[in-house]
Amino acid sequence: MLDPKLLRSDLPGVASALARRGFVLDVAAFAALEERRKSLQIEADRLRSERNANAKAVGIAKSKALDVAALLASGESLGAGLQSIEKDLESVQAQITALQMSLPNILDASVPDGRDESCNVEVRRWGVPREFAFQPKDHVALGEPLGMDFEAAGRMSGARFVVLSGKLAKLHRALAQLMLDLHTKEHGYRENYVPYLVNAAALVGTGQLPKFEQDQFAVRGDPGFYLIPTAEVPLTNLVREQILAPERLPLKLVAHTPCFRSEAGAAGKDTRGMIRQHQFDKVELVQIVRPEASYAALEELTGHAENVLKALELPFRVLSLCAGDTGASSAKTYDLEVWLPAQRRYREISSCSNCESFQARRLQARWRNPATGKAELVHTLNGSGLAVGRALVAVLENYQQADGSIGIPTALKGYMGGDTLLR
RNA sequence: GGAGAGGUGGCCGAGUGGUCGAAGGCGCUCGCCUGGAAAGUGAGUAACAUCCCAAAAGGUGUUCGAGGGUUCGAAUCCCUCCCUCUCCGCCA
Repeated sequence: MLDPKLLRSDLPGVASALARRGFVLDVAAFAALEERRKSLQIEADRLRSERNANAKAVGIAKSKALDVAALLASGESLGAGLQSIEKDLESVQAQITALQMSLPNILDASVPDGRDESCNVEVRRWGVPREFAFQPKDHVALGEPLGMDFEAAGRMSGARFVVLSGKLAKLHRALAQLMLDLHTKEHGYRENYVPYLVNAAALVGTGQLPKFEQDQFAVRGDPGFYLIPTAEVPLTNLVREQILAPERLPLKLVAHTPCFRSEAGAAGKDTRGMIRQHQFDKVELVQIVRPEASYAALEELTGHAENVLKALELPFRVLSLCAGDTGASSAKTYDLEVWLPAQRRYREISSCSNCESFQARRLQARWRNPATGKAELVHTLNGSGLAVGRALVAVLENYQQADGSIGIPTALKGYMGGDTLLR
């Protein structure tokens, strides 16, 4: 959510800032609503103030045993007038809130212009894609003989699910372990175990609702739940409605969870293999920081995600997402893309975002600023470190041998019980 | 799932229809005291919205788990829901 004060004080500025994303803000409609809200609220406040004074006068009169009939009558008529104004005010305010909740974050000035992913800017590369003396296979061809079973998953669940068995399942677990150990031991994150089912308010807080309802899996029941699309949701919601002491910042949080996504808008996209699944594991990094520290934190957090790929010795590149490709909650995002030899291209494996105060405002997540003594909004950041399923894909494809067996990255050997090769 | 007890400010906790945004305590801030500190002592210390506005100050409103109701007036009475605790049952 954007700062409502900014929306009132500089509506044209907000509109032109959002236009960078291709988002059209109806300035006239919003201004009209805001105008109406203002006059209704002033009137409601005035009536309430009168009513309160009147009610107080009743109490005083009664304590002096005076006649209160006239005061009671005027109180009643004030109440009636107030009721109708309040009804209008409520409806206007609901419209304003709905509009505010539909607005994406304002982009940082350093975000490149552009309409879609073709305009993303590569900021650096690491590693050199390996030259194969044979035709490299994709992870499906490599994985199926080793225990990657899409048919079994299809029978019990349907498309976009997978069963991993034996050494592949172990490799999957090893990847998650490596990531958690790296982030907790080397990068200073605190590990968390969190709920995978959350309420709607939690998703509103991080920005998935109300706009992206169709991307979520909802669970029936009363109250209903949503399956988390990422651990960003529970981790960031840890600071919901909290006022943090300054010495607690930055909060650096990590969790390994499954993630559930309906992939509603991705019909026909990446249908082969493990690239795009309804359920996948991810190790997620979240930082809660002082506002002035958030851009340094974004660089740091992105580096932490990169370190996983470096540890695995997987070639990757870092993109600065352009205006049109940056997620609604984010002010600036770096994507990490890992090299996939079978596709002969880089594919997204991590996305690291600075949401500034966008989520914090929805969550009412604040810290006590010692400089002002006031409770002020924190900045929140999140990044995958990394998507475990896609990391498995990358290891299979990049470490494949001519005979279809898979080498084990040095960093994973300790987690694989001494295995050096999957066959 | 059943029975009971609760949810009040940064924290603990009093408050069952009216001058209550809320006693008291803890914590914190600033002073006094002291060579300095502790102890003692005095004062201050909620958030949000909105109006005015360059800003400060100020005015008004809302908020005592959430939502609704009763009333001239609700932390307090009624209804629904959520959460916590204790006991019982079931269960990984």
